[in-house]
Amino acid sequence: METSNNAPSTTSSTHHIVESLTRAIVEHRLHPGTKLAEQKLADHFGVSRTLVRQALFQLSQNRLIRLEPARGAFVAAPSVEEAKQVFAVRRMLEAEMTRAFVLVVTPSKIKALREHVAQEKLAVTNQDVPGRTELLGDFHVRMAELMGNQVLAELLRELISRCALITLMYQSAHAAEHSNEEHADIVKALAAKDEALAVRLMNEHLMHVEENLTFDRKVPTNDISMALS
Amino acid sequence: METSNNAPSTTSSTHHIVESLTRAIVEHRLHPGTKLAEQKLADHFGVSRTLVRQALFQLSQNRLIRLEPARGAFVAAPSVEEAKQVFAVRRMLEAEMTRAFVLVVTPSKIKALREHVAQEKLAVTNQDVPGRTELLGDFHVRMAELMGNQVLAELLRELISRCALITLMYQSAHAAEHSNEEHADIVKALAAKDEALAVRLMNEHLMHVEENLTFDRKVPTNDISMALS
DNA sequence: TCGACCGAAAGTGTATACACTTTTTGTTTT
DNA sequence: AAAACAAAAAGTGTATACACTTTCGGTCGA
Repeated sequence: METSNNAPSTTSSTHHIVESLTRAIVEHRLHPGTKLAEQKLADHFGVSRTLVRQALFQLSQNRLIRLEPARGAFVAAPSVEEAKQVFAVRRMLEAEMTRAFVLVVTPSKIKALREHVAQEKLAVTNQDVPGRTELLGDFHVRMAELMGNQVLAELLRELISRCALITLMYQSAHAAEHSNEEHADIVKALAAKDEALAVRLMNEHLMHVEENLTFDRKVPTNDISMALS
Repeated sequence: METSNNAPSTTSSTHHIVESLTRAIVEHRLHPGTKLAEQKLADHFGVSRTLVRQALFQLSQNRLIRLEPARGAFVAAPSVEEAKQVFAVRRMLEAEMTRAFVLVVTPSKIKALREHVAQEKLAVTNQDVPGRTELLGDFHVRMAELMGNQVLAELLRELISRCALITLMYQSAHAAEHSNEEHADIVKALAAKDEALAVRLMNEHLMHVEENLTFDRKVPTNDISMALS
């Protein structure tokens, strides 16, 4: 139940490196700007630079790192402008998704969403920070999956992981609780097939998340091994 | 003025290979299912397998090829289901994009779109098949760019290249002409700031394009060098 | 003391080598 | 003659080697 990437095409060693670095970056154990030297990563994972390079390339496609020619890989530090654009796209996509969801809503789909929201709540009350971050993001992906549109789900997953890097979203327990409540309200509106309300709530929810953006620049972690535990 | 990918991060040799293969695939000179052997491509481009592998990996992320472990790279053959999902996402995204465009429309933006549509018309009447295909797709990307949302523009570009592979879209001169006319109508509605009309026209336009989907399976081209000219 | 220059160290970019897997082909067996 | 097997050919996966670029430290000169 990891971040089920669409194309695990590459061999599993590379996949493992990508997963590991992704978690470290999204969970902010590796701060924006940190240099990721190939040989150091290779030593840490016990493979050659070849596989590390594959992983870094994949991460650069996901916008989690920046590759500078002849200079190396650095944890991405998206600009405020880019962050706003990502959120604008999410609002566009998810407003329409919500509209479409109302048209195909069924009791079993509502049940699935309710269960997801319950899981979120558990993670929030348990102070499970990585868990709640993942679950709160997955709510949106889950909606797409329940509509049966895998392409949409993948696209959202990508956008959301970019969001997680951009922001310290849901960092505070209060914000996480708030998001969880908003998810519950959205599900309620969906169950009532109230399109207008559901769309409005989704829009407001995304705006609230965006408002939580923090653009503090942390000091880079120099010890990669430590960050990767 | 090529398909200005966001991350040319990789050295330009790789970029050139990606460009070349992308054109060949999108223009259907390489048919779905065709095997792309690394050494053959390396010989053709005069580089080592290393750079070819980088390019193939990038193409697989763009969904233009499929990488099968230990078996190699094949030109992708998206399912009918996937094609429909991609178009569903485009409709969601572009409906909202159109709505948002009306709010920020200016005379200079309309002028830019009109000029683009005029270029399309030129390519269509000149029977410039690759040119018209690119221009007709770029209309949508251009709208996103004019709104100042680069993230949206990149996302659309990606989705549209997937569409071009899926379908033989705009293949017939008639269909191309029709698309061009619909673009003109959309611009007219945008200029009049008629949100409802513009959104409706965009939706209908995308449905028409989708209806043009053809799912014929062509026999694979075995001679890669020939396809790449 | 500060800045420019130079050389060594570190790091990235690409090619190549080799192990292992898949595919093909030719032979044998029924 | 068709199916099954075996050896060889072709191809992919990973590691390593080497050239070239960037970075860093120190020395020299102003």
